[in-house]
This record gives sequence, structure tokens and C-alpha cells, in this order.
Amino acid sequence: MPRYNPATVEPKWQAYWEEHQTFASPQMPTGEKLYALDMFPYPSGDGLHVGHPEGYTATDIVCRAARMQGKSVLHPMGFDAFGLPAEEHAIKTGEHPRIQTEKNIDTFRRQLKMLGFSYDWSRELATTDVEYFRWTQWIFLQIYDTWFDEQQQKGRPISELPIPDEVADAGADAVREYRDEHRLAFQSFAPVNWCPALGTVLANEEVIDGKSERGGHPVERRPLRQWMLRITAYASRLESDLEFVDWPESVKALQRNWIGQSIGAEVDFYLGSEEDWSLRRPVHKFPRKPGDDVLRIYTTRPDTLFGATYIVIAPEHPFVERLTTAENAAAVKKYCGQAAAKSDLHRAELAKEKTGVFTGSFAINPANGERIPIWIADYVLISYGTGAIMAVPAHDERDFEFAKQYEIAIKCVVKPGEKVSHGELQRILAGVQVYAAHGTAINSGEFDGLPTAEFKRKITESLAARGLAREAVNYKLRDWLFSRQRFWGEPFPVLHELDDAGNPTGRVRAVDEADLPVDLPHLEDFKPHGRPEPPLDKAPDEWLYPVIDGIRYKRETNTMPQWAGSCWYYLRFLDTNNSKAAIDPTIEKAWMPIDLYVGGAEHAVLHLLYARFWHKVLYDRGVVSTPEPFQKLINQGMILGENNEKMSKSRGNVVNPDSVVKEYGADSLRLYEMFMGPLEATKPWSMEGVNGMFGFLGRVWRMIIDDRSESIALNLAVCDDEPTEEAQRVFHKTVKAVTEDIAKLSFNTAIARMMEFTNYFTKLDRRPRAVLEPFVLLLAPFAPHIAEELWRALGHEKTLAYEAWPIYDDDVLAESTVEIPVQINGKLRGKITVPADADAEEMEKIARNDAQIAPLLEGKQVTKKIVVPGRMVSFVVKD
RNA sequence: GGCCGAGUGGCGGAAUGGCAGACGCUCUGGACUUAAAAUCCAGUGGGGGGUAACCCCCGUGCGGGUUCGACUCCCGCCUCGGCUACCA
Repeated sequence: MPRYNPATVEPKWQAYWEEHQTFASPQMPTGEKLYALDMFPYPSGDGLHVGHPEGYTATDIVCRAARMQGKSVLHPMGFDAFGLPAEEHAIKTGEHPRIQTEKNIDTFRRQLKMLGFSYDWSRELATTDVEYFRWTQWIFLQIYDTWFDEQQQKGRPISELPIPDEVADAGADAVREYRDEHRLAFQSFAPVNWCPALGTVLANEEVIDGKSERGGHPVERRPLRQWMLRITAYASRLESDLEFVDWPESVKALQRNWIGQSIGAEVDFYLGSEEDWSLRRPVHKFPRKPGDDVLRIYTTRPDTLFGATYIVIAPEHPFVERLTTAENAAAVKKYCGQAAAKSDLHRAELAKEKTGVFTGSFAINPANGERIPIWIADYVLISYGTGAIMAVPAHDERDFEFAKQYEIAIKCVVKPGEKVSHGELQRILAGVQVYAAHGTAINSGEFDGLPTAEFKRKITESLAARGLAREAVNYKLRDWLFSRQRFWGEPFPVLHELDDAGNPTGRVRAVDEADLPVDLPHLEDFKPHGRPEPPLDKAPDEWLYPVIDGIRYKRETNTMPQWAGSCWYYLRFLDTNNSKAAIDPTIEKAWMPIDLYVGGAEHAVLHLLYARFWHKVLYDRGVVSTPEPFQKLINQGMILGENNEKMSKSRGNVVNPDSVVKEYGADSLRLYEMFMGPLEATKPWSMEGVNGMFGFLGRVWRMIIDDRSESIALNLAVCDDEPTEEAQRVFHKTVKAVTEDIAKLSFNTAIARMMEFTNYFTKLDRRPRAVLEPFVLLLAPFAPHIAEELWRALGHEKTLAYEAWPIYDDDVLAESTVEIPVQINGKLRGKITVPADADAEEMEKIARNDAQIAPLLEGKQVTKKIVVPGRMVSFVVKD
């Protein structure tokens, strides 16, 4: 009777593991440790999709194998549970988002357990747990309490910030403001997407073409007081420390790209009319902040200074008003107003045609003393560099486009190298074609003839000596807008002081650590209150207006973004239930860093960058012991639908793991997802493929179990014979391949090797237990339920989870003879069988005498021969 | 436009200088069965030759190159996918 039936086998072993706490990790590792982590999921209402178990199965295999290899394994799971959908649901139904969130978590937990992952469930956490976000708030306070020391390239306590004398002399408020300006968490005004019709602020992804995603109402951009995190301070370290982590080069490239380091120069252009203004500069040197008499620009091509024919400043540049002459005032005002109304995205979409407006003012080019016009255009961004550029239309595509549009002079100062055709060269020299690459300087006075790289260095030095420029480094990375106008997020542990009239004084007070957590308040309902301020403005007064030492405060009503919770969950897993600290330092030292982190490529930039940033702050503040959290990273590939398209509800090609498990069992699902192809590849789903894995597990079952017996009984072929030499070889080959493939995360080939083992032994009617038992152990990480059941049937009482991993012997593997290909003139012409240890001479002799080869060599002259012992023989011949 | 990745049988894939297509799916034929399912056995890149064990030719997106030998390395393209987008 007992055919392979996962429906009975799998729940049985899941219950066993849970009852025996089989996969509980030790608090501290003994011996070698492995911390393998999955990117925890957002528990959406749809439940798990088949993409989730791909990465989860991979780490599970690694962990199960590591346990059998004697390592201390930490393998936890949790939930990134804050998020918009639960809040949207709450707005619609009035039900607290926590209720919906917990329902979804229950579904996810059930599904994860159904798949037999060896998580230590006692460490489960959700970012929405009050006891968890208590420490998220605590970390925010650490960040708030930190400033970045540029000299030391290190975050330090704000109490150690040196206060300049003039600030100290200005009094306590000035000192407080000075500190606030330097904190890694600071307040700033930033535009939000305010939708008056919905009465709420929308996230960027809820705005489509300037309209709300729901209802299509118009959305305006409005500045709002927000919290920012100074991630830019860490840009250099976030960039350079990538060198030390074992990540895919593509992900490193993505992060480097996002950080976007560029090296160039800041150059001051004089705004006044004084003839020899620059003579004053060497005395003063290049000032840290430019004065009102100059416009400071950033360029990566200081070598093109002689070709700068105009200046562009961003519409938001502080000098706009000052530089605009009376006759241009109306046009400038109109232009800047339009630019402000456009979102960044919108601005980019409309970028096909460059627009701008002339201010009426001019600036002096410090390289050649030329007077050039100053324009305003939205293709220059206020948030990058100095918000002002020198435009060199001959050598920059954007400037070229703009100059053509507004008929501004185009002056070629770089002569292209040899790669350019004659016609092109003429066009470039004439200024009718743009040339952005390197070359040789022309029309650049004393610098003529210099190659670009050298020119860059020389002119920067020369201008720097005159106090007109300096080398400068810029980053594309922006400071992190860290607040959201939402209910369902972590409250900030921050209080705003109020004066007697109830208005904010601008003084901010951090909530005492002892008073954490700051829980979310009770709200009567979750409907928008119709103002751009966050929904927590609706909170009851007892929550919103605490009084401390006789001073009345208003709580911060912004909440943290969803990223916050995922920035440090990997630390909390080490010490989940610690009520005294975020994490015990001894435990942290013992388990960190994460040895294997697996997740989707969609998190290659933001999540990983944000988490690395927090980690570095915590490192600087002595909370953690490693500079980087994620030592090795792997992105699992996307699983497409059976039609080769992205899985989505609208395409109707979503595969539900519940139904797959119901029909084939978790082991087949796990095995199939690993067999589909390389972990990192994108690959399409196939139900027939799952069925194929089910068939394989059935063959494994019948190889060991007598499926015609009424009760569980071993197949009659299972015996205590000594395995034959060939059987030994097959077995050892399997052990070696599976062991090595798991280490390489090459699970598809590991499974193929186990299939070969099964094909071989199924054909035998004497199957030695001595190889079947260790085979079951090899299979266990991939298909743990059936492996446990077979292990039990083979007469073992306990779980196999901690049985010693089989070992292989290369000597057993070695065959006495090997088959070697023989090539003539590069073509395969025959095969010879030679002793495995045959030397080159012997192999050549056998090849020459081979019945296939000999006739082909007859009468020919062998001009060259290549013999690789154990590999191949190759002859080059001519008539 | 930029960056990254991928193109190998009917399909998923294997081989990362040395016998292309391991392993699985599909399909075909056979065994078992009253029959079917399940299972087991055999075959399965294309073309050609031989009674036959077998043999020959072509073949890894396209065009060049390096090499005794290239799916693999180099140069130039094409196609598809992902991410990103005026960063001076």
C-alpha cells in the first residue's frame, strides 16, 4: 500500500520538528557559525507566491547541510509588516491596520511552515511589534545623536561636536541650532504629493502622470517639514567598503552607480564689474562658502573652461532673484513658477526639449576673463553640485541642445583623437556637432595641445593657486527623506517644544530612552483629516501634547518609512527577546556578519544601501562590531509564468504555492524550484516540471520502500551487501558532487547528480544499505520530509537533521582506465582507452596504434602533437 | 541614452579552453493490464550512408579573430530581459 504520499508524510514531520524544537539555534555559536538570512517578506494579502520559496529553499538547503556538517546555524524569519495596503484597508473599513497585518502574517507563517523550512521560529519578529520598533526608535535616537566628522570620516556623539567660538558667543540657542544642523537626523522642508480631493499626501508610486492613482485627482507639490537622514555623509565609505564584501559585481555596480561619485572642480565665476577682481583672491584663498560676488559652479571637465559660453543656474538657486534684471523679471518669475509645479519625474518626462530663460546678468570666466550670460534652466538640478554649471555646448550634449535652442555661441576647445572621421572632425571643429569624449586642447590659450586628463589637473591646480577653484567630489546620492505622512509606521521619538500660545519654538527634544517605545495612539477612525499634515494630527491630546518639567510639547506626527524596520532586523534576530538593549554586544560579535544573504534584485540598491548606512552609524557608535553587515549576497532570479511573462494577477499566470503543495507536496515544490536552473537566473514556471520532480521522489521512495506492502516496509532489494566497486564509485561521486554543488549554490546540478544515483541503484536488485542511508542524508536538505520518512523506515529513531554529512574519498572515485578523445587537425577522430595514470608518451603510443586513428595518420607528417595526460591527444598533420 | 544580464534540441537547462546537449520535461515505441492510470524498459539536435556493430557531414544569435582545439577567450554587431534616467 504505502505509495509516496506527501500529504501524510509532510505534516507528520513538520509536527515532529515543531514538537522537538529541532531547529532552535543556540544563543551563542559553538565552533564554526553560519548566519544565513532570507530577505524577510512584506506580508501582503495575497499570501506567498512561488517566487518567495526560491530563495528560502536555497538558504534552507545551505543551513540543513551546514547543521549536518557540525556548524552552529542561525536561520530566522520575520515580517516587514508596516506598509500602505493595511492602512488603505483601515481607511476603507475602519478596522485597525494591525488586525489586517496580523491576519496576513498568520497566512504567511502557515505557508512557510507548510514548506518545511528549518527556521528557528522562536526568533520570529515583525517590524510592527511594539517591542521591535521600540528599538527602531532607539536606533533613530542614536542617529539623531550623531554628527559626521569629515576629518576622521566617522560618526561621533553630538556632544563631541566642536563649537566654533562665534557660535558659542552667540548663546545657547545658537549652539543648539548649530548642533541640530550637524546631526545625521535633521529637519528640512521637502515637497510632498498633496492631493486635495483625497485629503491626503500620496507616495510617489501612488501618483501617475501628476494624478492620483486612485480616482485620478490632481496632485500638487507642497513643501512640508520632514525628517532627513544624512546618508550623504557616508557616501564615500558606502562606496569604498563595497570592495570588502562578497557580492555579485552587478549589484556592486548598481550601488556605485547610485552613489554616483564624480571627481571634478568647483570654480568661482565673478559677478561684479571690477576689471581685475581675481587679483584679490590669492590673499583670501578659495573661500569655504562662496560670497555674494561670485557664482560657484561644479564641473567634471575643467579642461573645457575656455569653451564655456554661458552659465546655467537651477530655477531654485538662491541667486535667481538677485541676478534677474528688471526687464527679465516677469519671464523669470513665470519660468520658475512652472518649474516648481513639475515633479522631478514630470520634469524628466518633458525633458525632450530644453527650456530656460535669460536672467539679464553676466559672469566672468576666470580662465579667460570673458563675460558670459547667466541663464536659468530646469535641466540643472539644485540638489546636485552647486546648483549651477558652466555650459560648454561644444562638449556636452545637454548644453549643446540648449545652445542650439537659444542660439548661444558654441566654441570647440577639444580636438578629437583619431577615432573620428574627417567629416565629423570638421563638424566638431566648426561647433555644429557635439563631442563629449577626451581629446587634445585647442583654443585654450597657454594650455593648447594638452591631453584632456592632464589639462584637467593643470588648470585645476592653476586656478586653485589663484584661489579661484578647488578639486571637488560630488555624489548623485541624496540625503534620505525619512518621514512619511502616514499612520501605519513607527512614530518618531521626538517632541517639539511649544510656547505659551501653543506655537512650536523650534526646539526639539528627543524622547528619553526610558520612555520608549512611543506607541501609536488610538484613533477613532483612519479617514484622512483633509490637511497635508500627517494623520497622527488626529491623535487624542493626551498622546499628542505631553508635558514634561512644566513644558508643553507636541509629538512628532510624521512616521518612519517602511525601510526603517528592515534596516536592522538582521541584528534583532540574534537577540530577539532582549528587553534591555537592541542587542547584546557579545552575541552580536559571535554571530555577525551575515554569511549568506539571499533576496530579490529589487532590493539591490535601496534596502541594502539604507541598511549598510544604519549599520555604519551603529558601527561608529560602538553598537556593532563589523563595518559591513552582509558578507555574501545572492540575488535569486525572477520566476516567470508558464507563458514566459512576469507573473501577475492581470496576466492570469500566477502560481499559488498552496495548490502546488496540495497536489505534489512541499518536497516536490522545493526540489522543482531548485532544479529549474541556476538560482540567479530568470526562468519560467512549468507544472510538468513539478510533476517530474514528484516522479523523481516517487522513484527514490520505491528504491527504498516496498510500495506494494500494506505497511511501511523496505524494498526487498535493500540489503546489507558490501557495495561493489562500481557501486562505491557511483556513491562517492554523488557525495562529492552534491557536497561541492551545495557549497557553490549550484542546486540544479546537485539534484541531477542525485537523479543519476537513483537511476543507477534502481536498476540493481541488490541495493546496499551502506550507500542508501547516506544518500538519504544527501537528499535531506533538498527534500527534508521524504528524507526523514525514509530515514525512519531504514530503522532510525531520531531526526536526521544532525546526522553527520556523508564524506567521500577521491581514491575510491579514481577509475583505473579512462576514455580519452583523439583529435586530428582539431577534429574528433576517435577515442582511446588508457590507464588513468598513463603519461604523455604512453598515451601517444596508444593513440597512434588505435585502429581508428592509425589509418588517418598513415602517409602523413605529424607537424605538432599535444598530449594532455588524463585529458586528450591531438595531432596536427599535413600530407 | 546609460549600466547590468542573457541568447545552446520541441521546452527548462549541463559543459566556462579539451568527447556539445549531463539531468529533467515532452514526445514515440515496447512490457505489465480485460482496459486505463500508475510503473518499468528503450529511443528522442538536424541531415546523409550502411544488412549490421557502426560511420560521415552540419550544428551553441550573427560577422571576424586568437588557438592544435572555442558554447567557453578577444574585437565588431543583432535580438531579448532587468534596472536606471538631464547628476554637469
